[in-house]
Amino acid sequence: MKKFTSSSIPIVKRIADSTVRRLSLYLRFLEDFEKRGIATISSDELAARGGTTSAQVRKDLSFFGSFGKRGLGYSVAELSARLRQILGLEREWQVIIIGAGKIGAALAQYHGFSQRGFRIIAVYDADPDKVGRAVDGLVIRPLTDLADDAKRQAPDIAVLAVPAVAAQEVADLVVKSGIRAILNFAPHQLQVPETIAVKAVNMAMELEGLSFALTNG
Amino acid sequence: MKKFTSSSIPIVKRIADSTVRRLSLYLRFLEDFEKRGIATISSDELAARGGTTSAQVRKDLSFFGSFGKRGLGYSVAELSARLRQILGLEREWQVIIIGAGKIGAALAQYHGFSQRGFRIIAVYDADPDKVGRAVDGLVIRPLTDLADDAKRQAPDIAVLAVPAVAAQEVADLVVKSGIRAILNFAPHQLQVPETIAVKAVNMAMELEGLSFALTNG
DNA sequence: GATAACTTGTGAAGAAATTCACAAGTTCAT
DNA sequence: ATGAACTTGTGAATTTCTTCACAAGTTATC
Repeated sequence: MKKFTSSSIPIVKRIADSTVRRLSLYLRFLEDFEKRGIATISSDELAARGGTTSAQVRKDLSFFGSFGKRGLGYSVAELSARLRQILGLEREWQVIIIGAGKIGAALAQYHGFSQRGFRIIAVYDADPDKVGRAVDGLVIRPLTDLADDAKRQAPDIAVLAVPAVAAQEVADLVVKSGIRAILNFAPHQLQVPETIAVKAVNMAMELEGLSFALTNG
Repeated sequence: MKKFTSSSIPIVKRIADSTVRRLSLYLRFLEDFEKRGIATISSDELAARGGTTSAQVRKDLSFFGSFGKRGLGYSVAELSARLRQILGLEREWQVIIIGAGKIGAALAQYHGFSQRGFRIIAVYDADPDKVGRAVDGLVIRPLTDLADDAKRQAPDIAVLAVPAVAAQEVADLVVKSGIRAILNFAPHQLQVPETIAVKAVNMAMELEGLSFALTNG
């Protein structure tokens, strides 16, 4: 294994999306354990909580280093700190929400994001009727201001909560504004340069997955 | 390849989750093509739209049969009908939403679900202050009524939009009520019998995935 | 300090998913 | 009718992901 100092995280090879998702899951469990005052945990216990195997947990972590003690397990505090570091959660991320409809407004009002370091700094909408109104203390801004605003505020992540038909156009604008990550709630497959990170939350797709499971289970 | 009649869908082996997600995606594209009056489409065109490869498209479909014509491609109408059949979308599914907070209310008001055959028949909340109020024409019912209601209405899918701390308890109640599919919006890993289909929509996890990508990209 | 009971980290093996590559079928133009 | 241009369906090859299995390290007990 490649040697590294405690403050650097070596990315030896491309990390699979499934691995990153599990790391995120592990972190949530660790924070839970931390709250309950548990100091140490084994890969087995972590696996049981997340519906995976201890080998999977150890392999996932092994991509980034060796964080455990043989015979003992992992320090909950240390491992969660490491995972936060790996996931890039040591800093605050600036998030904008585009689309102040039902979903966009619900997201803007959901304080779980800011609690985890994702700070919502602006809400945009293309509809002049919505512009100027406030959502959870944020005044809805015209979408036409996005490019200019972005120059000053340099938001990190854009949450797209717009109708499917508008999604691609808005995504293009987002990319043009220099934003490098998109969380897409619109049921539309976005075409973006591969330097842009995109995650989609597609509720229709999840429901159809359940429909399939119920039909063919 | 196993022989089968045109009306039956043979599930030869366990279908991967990723395959089902792609089928759902293909269906969305096909519906789009259908609307635009396109009669025929090749696996290549379908793949380009979804960011995958033509071989992947053909392999995905091959698990369920042969729906195309060599040299020509797929009939848009026929393939989308087949996919709806495969995904179990020929019938209407009865959905209940548990939790009438921000997310729950936004979901209840989002008409995209019913348009796709997922009919929201009830909204529940444990909070007596919310019970009795209406969300988009549905009166919020007390969660304590769920078990009894379910006996009569036999809902198919429960959408969990409750706080993380309550999620497991509510999931247990849902399972006990005979509901076999759960769409979980709570940031909590549910423990349910393996006969129950569960999909999780975890926005914190998606955001952390973006954070990782931005940090290590 | 020796033994028993744990647990990690990791190569190797195994399983699963994706991509390749091509025979076989279809259409169209001439 | 023939040839050219397409496209599917699918075994085989390849790549990726997961699980196995065990050496090596730690702690606790006597």
